[in-house]
Amino acid sequence: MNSIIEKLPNDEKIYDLAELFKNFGDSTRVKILLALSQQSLCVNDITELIGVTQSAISHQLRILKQAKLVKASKRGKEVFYSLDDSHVQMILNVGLEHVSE
Amino acid sequence: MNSIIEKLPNDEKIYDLAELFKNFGDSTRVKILLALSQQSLCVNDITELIGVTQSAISHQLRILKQAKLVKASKRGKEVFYSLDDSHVQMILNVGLEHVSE
DNA sequence: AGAATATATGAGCAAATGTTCATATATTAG
DNA sequence: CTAATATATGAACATTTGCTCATATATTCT
Repeated sequence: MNSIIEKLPNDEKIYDLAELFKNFGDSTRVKILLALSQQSLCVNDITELIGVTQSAISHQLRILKQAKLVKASKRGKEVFYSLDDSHVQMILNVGLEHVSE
Repeated sequence: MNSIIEKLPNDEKIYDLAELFKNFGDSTRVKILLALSQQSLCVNDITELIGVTQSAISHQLRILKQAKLVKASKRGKEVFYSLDDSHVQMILNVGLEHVSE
């Protein structure tokens, strides 16, 4: 029993881990990430692709950006978003494997 | 743009994917899963390990069981839980890699 | 059978979440 | 400078979530 505790990551890391997965725990955000895993897109493209308000997309993009899962770069009036980390793709893939059964 | 839509998983799969990750998006559940990734444990063990009510643990275990992430087996009055799927471990590992930076 | 132990479940509640609406802030075009 | 376009942000709201408390349901022991 105590040996289990010793092998567990510390509380902060566990909290971070949960926070990380929380980002993948919403359809809208997953859809955004899956789309960006194909190519970078501006907010408007994403909005049309997903079918909720542009406002909703911006809110979700902010969350994903704060989590360092996506990054933004401005070109003129448009802001292009892309995945910020190779782990994102890996996490999506492992998850997709699981649900494809 | 349309080529992106074609390559996206269908809505049901995306929904399932988000539902899957939702299970990993809570500290209590992640802690349970990390503990079970070391060895199977009965409810009481898990309760002591984690430090919330036994009731809370049971509630979370039910969620994890419904999601087929853990399975239960009864021995006497105790119920032992263990991971139900090798993907669980993989998902935890990829996540841990990400937060360990 | 009755007490003790282990687990599950339902109700109630506070906190967190995701969305829309309205509006603010760039940036470019005329 | 003004209008138009693209994105961001804040407030408000309904829904979902995770917890505790109280209690129900096994199972074992005497």
